[in-house]
Amino acid sequence: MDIFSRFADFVTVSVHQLIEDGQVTPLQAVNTEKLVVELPREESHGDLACNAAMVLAKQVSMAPRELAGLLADKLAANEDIAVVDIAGPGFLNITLKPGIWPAELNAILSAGSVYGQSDIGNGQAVNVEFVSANPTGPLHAAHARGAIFGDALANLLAFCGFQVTREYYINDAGSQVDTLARSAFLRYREALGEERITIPEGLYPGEYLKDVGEALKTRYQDSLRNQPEVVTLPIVRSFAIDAMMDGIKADLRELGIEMDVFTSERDLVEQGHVDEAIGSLRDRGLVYRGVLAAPKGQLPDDWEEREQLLFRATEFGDDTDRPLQKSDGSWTYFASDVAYHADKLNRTGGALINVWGADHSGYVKRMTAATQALSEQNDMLDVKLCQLVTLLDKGKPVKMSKRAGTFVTLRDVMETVGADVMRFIMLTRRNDQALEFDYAKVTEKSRENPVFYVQYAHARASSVLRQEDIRGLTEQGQPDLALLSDMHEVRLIKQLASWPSVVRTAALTHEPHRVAFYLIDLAALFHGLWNAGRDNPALRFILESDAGLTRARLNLVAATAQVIKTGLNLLSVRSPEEM
RNA sequence: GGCCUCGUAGCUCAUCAGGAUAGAGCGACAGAUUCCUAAUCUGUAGGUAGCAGGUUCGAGUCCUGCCGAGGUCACCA
Repeated sequence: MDIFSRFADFVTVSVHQLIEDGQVTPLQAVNTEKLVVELPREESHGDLACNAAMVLAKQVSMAPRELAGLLADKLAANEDIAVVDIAGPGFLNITLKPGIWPAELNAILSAGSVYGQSDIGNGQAVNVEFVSANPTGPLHAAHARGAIFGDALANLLAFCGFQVTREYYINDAGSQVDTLARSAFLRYREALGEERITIPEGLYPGEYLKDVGEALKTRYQDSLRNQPEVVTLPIVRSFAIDAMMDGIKADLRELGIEMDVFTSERDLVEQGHVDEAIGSLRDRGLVYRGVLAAPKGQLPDDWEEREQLLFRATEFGDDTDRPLQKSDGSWTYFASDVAYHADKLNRTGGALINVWGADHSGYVKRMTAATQALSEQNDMLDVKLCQLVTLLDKGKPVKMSKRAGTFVTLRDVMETVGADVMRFIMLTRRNDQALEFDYAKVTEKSRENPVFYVQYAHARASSVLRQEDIRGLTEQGQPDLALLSDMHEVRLIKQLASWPSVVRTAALTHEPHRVAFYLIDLAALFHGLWNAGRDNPALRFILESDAGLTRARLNLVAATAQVIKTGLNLLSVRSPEEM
């Protein structure tokens, strides 16, 4: 258990003692859920700060500072605590006895690569659906953010004891894959030697389909050429989708992403799951035929009033009810998505997380509504939206045009900057903030490039540990960690001790960027300590004249390297030992 | 026009699912760098968190309204 949880538990026990002693009388059983022990923002506030008195004051009808006084007396009895101050509105500021922080290094080092792991997930299933790009072309740069976000989040949840499924939904049922098939068919004719093939407006002009055309030729020779479209379309479509998915999977693998499950929309439709899911909503009176009001403001050119099959999304907080069928009677994308979410709920029995691009933000309410209707619970779905990524090179936008089929592919970017840079940089911003990705900046080897900065801290730490091997300065046995009393050293230890709570918060809030920012801060403290050794040689890690202190410091260096490595692993970024 | 997301230092961004005097980097300014672990380092200045209300012991964080930016808006996916 980490130091913060340990003291939080101690405070909780103390609260209950006060109750037993009759010094405090709660109105009902006290709720300590919001009680936290954390590092105070200001170092002058001590080592640990606890909000217990403020959180509980109302529950026991006391003034926060009065309750704080009682608690402070109880806490003072703890053998690790030197002083407890009451500050501000009722904070308990705890100063620990010397040596308590350094002793944490033992716990960190003995936990090794599982330091920070927890069982807060308690084996609960969580399904993380991400990427889910249409199988109509290779992944482009914009897909990278969601892919990396989703994968890092899945790593985090698994690290916290959740049973995680990584899932990709293949939209292989709509008209876009028919367009893909028609485009691929033209490339097939081209491969068969037909000249003057032009790709008409509305079809996909991308060069990448030439390979599919060639492959179709190899597989079918010219046997498809003169068949009617009703015959060729399903064959070419399925062939092209498979080819696209092979490429997408290969790209994901390059990024270090391995999905557990691929679910096909077409399968859901063909196996009748859409009818089933809509039927189950109908049974609950949530489906009806009706006419939607025209949207306010600018009307679409071809708007006409029409009776449709609708889902009562408004009963679950959506702004309007949502259509389930197109005018030709086939299901809308939304309808199959309802079926898909029903399928995920049944299959996994746990919570769902969807990672979407910001252009789908208008879709969140209806999907949340549908999930509520299906699960009869209101917190089964969390949709995480990833904002746009702007690709730049030395500050100038990298041009892309999907129309012309010359968009920047994920593979292009990865070949330019490498998977590590790609993964880390995509997490250096909250998911709901737009991100600028500048080729020049992210490959720079300097303080300003966070990937480099963090990896370099690991490499530096590794090089110190290598020195130790070479020089054999230390002998076996437990070093006296209490020797680590310099301000820089203690700050670094506190940061290391905070790792478990960072992991926990990142997992529970579904915010993997917290790990990246934590690592940047950790690296900064480590580099800071390194630099302090310049001004003051007594602060260097390896001191020829003091084997005892050297051993203690090497423990600190080892713990730092280990936490950086664990953190980078969660982000699937390598931790180089030399750079 | 409706809905969604965002608005924090000159710039780029954090702020641990409400906590104390809102933090970093860049840039600016001032210094250091014969030795040393230098793909540099130390320090200083810089803020009414878009605006106005509300809830709370306490609000950048939650709620309402307005302003601004982006996204999106039946029969695409």
